[in-house]
Amino acid sequence: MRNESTIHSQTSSTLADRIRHEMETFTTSEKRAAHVLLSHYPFAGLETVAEFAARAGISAPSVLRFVTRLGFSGFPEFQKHLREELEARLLSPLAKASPIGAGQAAPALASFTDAVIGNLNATLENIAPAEFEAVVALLSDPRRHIHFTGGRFTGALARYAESHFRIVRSQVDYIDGQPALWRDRMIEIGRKDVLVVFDIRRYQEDVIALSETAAKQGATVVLLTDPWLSPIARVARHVLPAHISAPSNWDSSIGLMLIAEALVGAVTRRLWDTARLRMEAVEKLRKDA
Amino acid sequence: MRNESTIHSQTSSTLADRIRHEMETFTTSEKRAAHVLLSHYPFAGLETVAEFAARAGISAPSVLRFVTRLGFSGFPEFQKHLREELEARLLSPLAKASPIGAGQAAPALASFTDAVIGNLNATLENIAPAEFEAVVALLSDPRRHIHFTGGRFTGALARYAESHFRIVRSQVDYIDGQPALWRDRMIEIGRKDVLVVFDIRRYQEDVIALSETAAKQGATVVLLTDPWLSPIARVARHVLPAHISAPSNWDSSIGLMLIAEALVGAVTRRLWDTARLRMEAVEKLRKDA
DNA sequence: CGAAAGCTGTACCAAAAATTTCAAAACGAC
DNA sequence: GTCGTTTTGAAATTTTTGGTACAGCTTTCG
Repeated sequence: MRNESTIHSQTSSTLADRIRHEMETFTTSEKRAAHVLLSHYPFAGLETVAEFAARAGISAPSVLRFVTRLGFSGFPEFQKHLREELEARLLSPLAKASPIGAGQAAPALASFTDAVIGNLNATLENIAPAEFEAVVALLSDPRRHIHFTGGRFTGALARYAESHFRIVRSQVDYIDGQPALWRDRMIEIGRKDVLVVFDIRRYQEDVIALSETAAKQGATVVLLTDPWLSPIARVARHVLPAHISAPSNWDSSIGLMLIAEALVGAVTRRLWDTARLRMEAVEKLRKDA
Repeated sequence: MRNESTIHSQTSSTLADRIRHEMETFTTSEKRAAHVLLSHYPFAGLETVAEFAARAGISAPSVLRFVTRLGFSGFPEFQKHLREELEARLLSPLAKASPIGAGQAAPALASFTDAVIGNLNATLENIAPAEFEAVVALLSDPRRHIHFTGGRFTGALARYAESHFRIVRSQVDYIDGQPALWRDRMIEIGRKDVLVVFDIRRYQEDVIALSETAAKQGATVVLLTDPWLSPIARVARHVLPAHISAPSNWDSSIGLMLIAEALVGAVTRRLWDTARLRMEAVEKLRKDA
């Protein structure tokens, strides 16, 4: 019996490295498996045991013994590891590709900016143009009444959006997330209303309740959330997810802000004839005051 | 019955593109599946049907219908396609370089995102690391009392920042920009206070007045503004300018948001010992409620 | 040369996965 | 509101997959 104590320590090294390192200790068919895996790393390992075995010209049990010897409890666990490794590798180039010359003096803001830019790109990637345009059309419909709301942190974003839309068009307001404050207002929300709700993890109970109630009343719900989707997605007509990860103890809402501002811009353009007049009127009021 | 003739033509486009393009024709749960897949593309699709379904919050059959609707004969074929696509992408980094370029559908959001990313890079360039760090140190001083304020639109950003800082540390509040509301509070603002003010063009008279009054009382003023600098810069100890141009009739405040979030993150880290306790306490209160 | 030890593959089994069926629920049109 | 249609998920079914036992083969070393 040979050394079985190869625990796969997550010491930052990739599985491929370990395999190369232990190559000499493998048996003949294990070497074949290792070689095939390394030459199509890691995709060969993502197929089924039988396919992997056939590709390597060995039997299925040999493949199983191979992954067991690497320290995995079974083939699925082995595949899970490969997937995670691959995902990490695919996401990291962005973070890696920023050669901040000045050594380490200013990492805080710079690394944060990098991460946010990555989020914005990912957010753009994940939003269907048609979905975005549909929301623009919805918010540009002057017959609709539009309500904004959000949670503890995202409530500020809802307010931000509302403060712009309020100028662009009429029939716009903000609903505070606290149940006591919105219960009464629900009586006047119906089919012609649109609820734009911001909600990221941890999804807030009262905001969910508000949205569900509005949906039940027939309102059209537009949800801006994170990639894991707030439960509100179940009742939402349109879902616009934004990536929110950041090198911080907090999530970043900048992706949501991007969507919000883009919506404001698009709707303003679409309603420009009337929006222009409203904006001029507001401007005039400010000067007079 | 809807259009079923969606054959997956390999016209050089990735599956993700096709999903985005057909998003509007999907049913509710198909959309959920699509969003989850796109958000963690393509790894979400490499798990089992059951895991994918759970992650998307839908049932396994819905996942099956989703992949069938995409033109695959079954889930394994779907996974095979994802693996091959991923392998191709990984082998030729250039292949993925043009996800948007072939300009067709998504001009509004895409161009907006481009502009915003340009703003963020420019903002990062123009902020001296030392200045940023100085502000972090200032906001991390537990003896200071910190007040946030802003204008019509930027007020929401001030609120956003305040809602985070309020949890990280004590002595945090938000001051409404309207003179009637802050006049009285000024009596208790002095040398130990910090005023963080958000102000971009058109610079708002009342916010300027508030800041000047606070400065006159001896408060330290931190200003987040645009590159043309609000008049408040005259009385501010620290100025952090952010680029705000966007392909829109409105300015973009995302650069300000970037700075705000970066400050939150940095201060949280610096005060972690106490911040952690406060965050846990808040979490506990939420659960109990 | 012969026996022990260790690899390897065939055949089989158990477990888990994908898929189908079908009835309930949601939706929309009238 | 009511009816017909579409959509959806629970449960049953079928298929596939990973895993195991065992026997033959090869190698090694006395």
